[in-house]
Amino acid sequence: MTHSEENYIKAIFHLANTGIEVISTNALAEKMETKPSSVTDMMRRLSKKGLVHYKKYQGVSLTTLGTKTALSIIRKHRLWEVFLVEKLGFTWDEVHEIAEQLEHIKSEKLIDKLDELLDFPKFDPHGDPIPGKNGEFMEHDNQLLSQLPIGSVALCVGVKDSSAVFLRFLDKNSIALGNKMKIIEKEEFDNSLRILLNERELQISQQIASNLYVKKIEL
Amino acid sequence: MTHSEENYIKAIFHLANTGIEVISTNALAEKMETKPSSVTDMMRRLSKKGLVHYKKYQGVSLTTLGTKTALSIIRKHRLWEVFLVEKLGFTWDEVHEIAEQLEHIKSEKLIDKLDELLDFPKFDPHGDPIPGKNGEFMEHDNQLLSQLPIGSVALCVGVKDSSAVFLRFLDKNSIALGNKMKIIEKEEFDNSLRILLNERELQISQQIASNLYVKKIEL
DNA sequence: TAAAAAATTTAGACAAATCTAAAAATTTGT
DNA sequence: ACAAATTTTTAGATTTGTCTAAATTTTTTA
Ligand SMILES: [Mn+2]
Ligand SMILES: [Mn+2]
Ligand SMILES: [Mn+2]
Ligand SMILES: [Mn+2]
Repeated sequence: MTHSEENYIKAIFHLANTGIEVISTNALAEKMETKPSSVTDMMRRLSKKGLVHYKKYQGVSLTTLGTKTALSIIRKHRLWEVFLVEKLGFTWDEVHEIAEQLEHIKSEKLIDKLDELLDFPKFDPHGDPIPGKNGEFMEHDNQLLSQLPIGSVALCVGVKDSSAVFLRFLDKNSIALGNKMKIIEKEEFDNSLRILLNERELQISQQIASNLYVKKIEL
Repeated sequence: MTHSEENYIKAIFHLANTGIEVISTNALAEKMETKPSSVTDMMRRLSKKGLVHYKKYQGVSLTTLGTKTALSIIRKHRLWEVFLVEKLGFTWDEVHEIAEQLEHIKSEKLIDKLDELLDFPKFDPHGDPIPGKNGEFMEHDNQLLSQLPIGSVALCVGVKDSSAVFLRFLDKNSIALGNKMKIIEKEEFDNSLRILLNERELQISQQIASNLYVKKIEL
């Protein structure tokens, strides 16, 4: 498999996990930042290799083999991200781009040894679950901060948007994974939240709240 | 730069360091396991990018920029090899192929952090020197075991051939870098050597002796 | 339900990296 | 010195991955 093919497979997997079952040529083109005609070409290639189901004008979806492949690439991506943060001291907003390259390194043994070195982590630095060696994938059933009712207490467990801009915004406001937060008030006008975090009150926009995954703590 | 361009640059560097100044199209084709016509094409591309001096029928050599580029790739290759052995527990015969992939990862910061994690090693697992961050390259002036006179005592410091077959042969015979060896006898018939290594006498063929770098110990 | 709009595919082109076969230049040997 | 051998380049083709522009199919809408 080429890097390009792997990137398409990964993109299809991610789109499929946003709810959509059948992915349109245009949606995939947008995700891949390329042209629909290029997508059509690539879908034919991937289809011939048995990685996707594709019939023209009907959209595309991953085959069992395609899903297995996607999970293996995502596993590598996320393990490398953990390595970069835990062993090399990178910050969580720096690792994605480098992992985009490292995820294409081909060596089963390498990734197993890396997993071991990192002590078999279950989540990457952004709170995303790391697929297992045999393709086990734990979809996290987390809620978004924006979905919690007033008075809730919750642990921050992940980010939905893991762009560097958003991550640096969180750093600036001392919001990190593992933090406990309590929702004090919801502003009707703009759906912003007033939360208590680290003994400190914080005003958070709807935009932010709907990009933070939390796990509710029952009191 | 593409992976392919980087691999050509590295190959030219390695050929240049076997003594030859001007590298022929055929020599490079053989090293790259490709056809001379492909080499001609690539030399034109690299020449246009200012990485090599190339005039047709005149052979090729690296420019200053080309040399700098080669050293940077070799630095990455060798640091990754150290990582694989020291941190992931790979054996020295397994690391070259994986490093061939990892050497193409683009991130200055990554390689600096890796260097730090490894405690700034000066040699890779095969005894080859690791170029510095600013292109400092220490050519090792080691002798080959086959060149030493009888009675010499020397430290084994590197391998000339670092193919997996040769490395596994050394493992099988418990010959490792850092070992002290004394030359007891030289067989006139086939130039094989009888050496003392780890309290053990060992018969070594000329083939083997001429692929082991040693550093003489003055008594 | 037919025209308009949107989505998708096809056709044709291009750059990178490779190949084979043929032509041209250089080197070697007598 | 010149023919033969060798090396190197050129010409033309192929694959991958991309693009633009045009054609086709599907969906929407009036
Ligand atoms: Mn990532
Ligand atoms: Mn990628
Ligand atoms: Mn190597
Ligand atoms: Mn390489």
